[in-house]
Amino acid sequence: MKRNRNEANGFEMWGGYMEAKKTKLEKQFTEKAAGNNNHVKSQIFKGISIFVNGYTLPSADELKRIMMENGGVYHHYHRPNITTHIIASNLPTAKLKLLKQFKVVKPEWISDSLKEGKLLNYDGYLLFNDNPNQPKIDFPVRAKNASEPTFLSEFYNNSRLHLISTMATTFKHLVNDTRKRNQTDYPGRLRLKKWVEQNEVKDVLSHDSELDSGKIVMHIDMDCFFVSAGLVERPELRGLPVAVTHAKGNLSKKREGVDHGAEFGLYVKRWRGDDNEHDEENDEEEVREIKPRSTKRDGINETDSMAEIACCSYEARKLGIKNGMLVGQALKMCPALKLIPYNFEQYKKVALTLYTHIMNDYTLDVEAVSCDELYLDCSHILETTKASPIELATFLRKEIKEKTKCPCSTGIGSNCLLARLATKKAKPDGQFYLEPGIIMDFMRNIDISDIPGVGRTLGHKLSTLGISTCGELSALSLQTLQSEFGNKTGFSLYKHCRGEDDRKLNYDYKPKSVSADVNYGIRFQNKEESENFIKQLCDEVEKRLDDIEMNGKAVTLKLMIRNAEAPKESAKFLGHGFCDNITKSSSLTKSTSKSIIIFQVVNKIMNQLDIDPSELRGIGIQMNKLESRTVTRAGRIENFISNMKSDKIISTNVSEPKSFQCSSTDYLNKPKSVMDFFKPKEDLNSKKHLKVSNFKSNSPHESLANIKMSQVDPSFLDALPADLRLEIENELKANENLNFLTIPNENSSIMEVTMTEESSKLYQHVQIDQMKEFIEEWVVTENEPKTCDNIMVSKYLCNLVRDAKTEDAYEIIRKLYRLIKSKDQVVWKQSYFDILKDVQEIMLNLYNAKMKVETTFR
DNA sequence: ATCCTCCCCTAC
DNA sequence: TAAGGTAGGGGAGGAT
Repeated sequence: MKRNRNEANGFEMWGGYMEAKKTKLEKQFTEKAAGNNNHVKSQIFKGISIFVNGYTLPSADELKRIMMENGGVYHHYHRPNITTHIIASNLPTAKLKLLKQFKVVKPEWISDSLKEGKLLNYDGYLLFNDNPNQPKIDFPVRAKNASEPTFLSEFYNNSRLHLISTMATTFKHLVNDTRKRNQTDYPGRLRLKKWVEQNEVKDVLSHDSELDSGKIVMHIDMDCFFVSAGLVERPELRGLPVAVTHAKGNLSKKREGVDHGAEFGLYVKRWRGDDNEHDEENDEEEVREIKPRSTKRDGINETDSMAEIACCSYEARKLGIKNGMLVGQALKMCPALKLIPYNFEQYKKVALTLYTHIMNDYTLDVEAVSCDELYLDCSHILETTKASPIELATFLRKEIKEKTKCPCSTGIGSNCLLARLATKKAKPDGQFYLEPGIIMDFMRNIDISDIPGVGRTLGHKLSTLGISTCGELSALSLQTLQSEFGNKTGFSLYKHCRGEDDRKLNYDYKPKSVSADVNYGIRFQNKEESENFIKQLCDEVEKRLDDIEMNGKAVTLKLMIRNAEAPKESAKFLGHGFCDNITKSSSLTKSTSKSIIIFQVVNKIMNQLDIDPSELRGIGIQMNKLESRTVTRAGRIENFISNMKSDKIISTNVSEPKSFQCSSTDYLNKPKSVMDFFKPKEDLNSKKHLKVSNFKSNSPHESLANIKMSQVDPSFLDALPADLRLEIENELKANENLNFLTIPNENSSIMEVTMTEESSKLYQHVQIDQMKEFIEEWVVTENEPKTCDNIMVSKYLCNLVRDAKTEDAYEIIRKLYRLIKSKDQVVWKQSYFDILKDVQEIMLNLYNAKMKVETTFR
């Protein structure tokens, strides 16, 4: 998975996909990194090859670098006969047993060896060993709650919801990327065609020509996915009531401060609305009937397991077990229920098999819904194979079962809604074609809660209107529905209950927000702990933005805070309990992905809210208003210009230092992005010097700014107040690879920055070819030209002319002309003329002649 | 009218 | 013990 960079997370096997996906820029970066890594410092680890298992300190990434720089080898996978050492600081018992035969060594072995400059004996660093004089197993302290530094990664490694979320986005991206390839061969269609020809007699009736008209959508859904995938390696449990969960049995510790009854009561109270007058008895009735999420706490005592059942088999469902039910409750209902643990790797494997099979062999017209559920437009497949929808379903399901060893169900219909409802009817392990003629009858008896968008609340609201089926719902007028539920919701209810659904299959996935939320294990003692954790969340958000190469222009903070009436401890171990929720958002002046900036904003909100850290139960950080960086890249011209315009990039007299003011948010990204794109090639002399001065205050607190250390004139430290300077020096000591530095500056986001720079050198860094590429991207990706970008291009060209590189200028203008010619908007054409005007002016000045280029768009 | 913020709801 | 994430849609109500 491209979106996960370094962690050992099981997606490493997707290597081919990752490689194919790498953009040019990423390649440049990788090559650069590789180049640096070639710089071998020692041979300490010669002959050693490691595989890093789980979270370690130093990180897997860091260990990799250390190995590469010091003669060792880093394996992304454990290769039993080749990997010499497994590095881990924490292994679950099961895995530990499994790996007992191998050398499992603590990461300190590597860092200490490096420190000593020689390879130390690993005996003292074994995570466990068989020496009876030593403790058998050296268990590290496990991350208990979010105040521990390893909590986040451990949580992510165990959270099913995190997994299904990230997998869903991953597969949306996978579909996106796969669709970009030029595929003409669909071997599955050939197999199907052959099979249909051989089976011809069987299904004559379905070859109905009227069915061929219009779109045919197929919905594929794996049957109780986690269970099926889990049973691949436990075939002996097939046919039994099985549930996937963290709990190993119904054993739970009694904890102080827990009050199931009180907590449950609060949920119920909120659910039915605090201020409404109610008849007690009726309420109880109502609550039970509509089953709010909180009722799952009902009938559970303090020592019952509060773990959730992520997925249960159909046999278990027959006995009343439901997904999301608590283990304690489920075991009471069905003591024979078999509990099996999660197997995240297996889920990934099965899901990937499902997707690649369909996309390689049948069609690229796939909409990914989740790891185990997708829609496909089968019009083309049916057309080219002459198969009936049912034949396609039969054949495809057979193949999927062969490949994944898991059953799936498929529904077919003329739109997504019908296909989905058909799947529901087909389950388990079946198929159903909802033919046009039977839609009316079919819809009448469909439960309203099967309509997409109708969940707990809407379902309840409808039920109070005496409506439980689509038939009953269709009796309501559009107007009634809209006034009752709002315009859009009303309209879609109106359409959906009639089996109508205009939604097109969505193949293009464009993320609109990126977030990282944790509402489990949040227990802080003080502000330092909460801030540390928030920083980690910001890092996580930055990582996710980087992975999709986007920046966000707005930050939203979501908090869960223990409700004043809620028991001190939640019924669920380390759960959030009954909480009040708060969201606050803040817009940025400039889009960013930088953790440190996000933190800045979040921290400001946190300070305003002034919440006791010990009352926090959940934290989420979300980036909105996303912008793709390929678009931002044109914006980088803007940065380039706005940084330089006071310097007159082109003019010969540029060495004189200039001062300018900007708000810290404006400023933050600029040196980075400019330098990134206009990377000086091996040119250390033209280092950009930034000098920070005129701080308004000595006591650093709120506002922060970033300075890229490698570009900072060391003497700038002298200009800082003593305490600030100390802080910076400490931070430098703590991390020698520091690229960014936070410079707090209280009560003003304004700081003065003095820049000394020979701009002509900067200009030299932009190679002609790079500029061409750049311009192409600008014109292709931007909707309309920004003035500043116009100026940038124009100045660049003028500069070329001044440097007597008229040939190059000519070429670029030609290219620009061709690009703009294919654009419809007049503004682009205007842009061309503006740029041309500047160039011709210089031409006239210097050569007393105009350049011969196109001056009209025909 | 239209947009923005703060929710809530839903789905997997 | 337990791992209650994440993205998108949309409504209410206020600002423009």
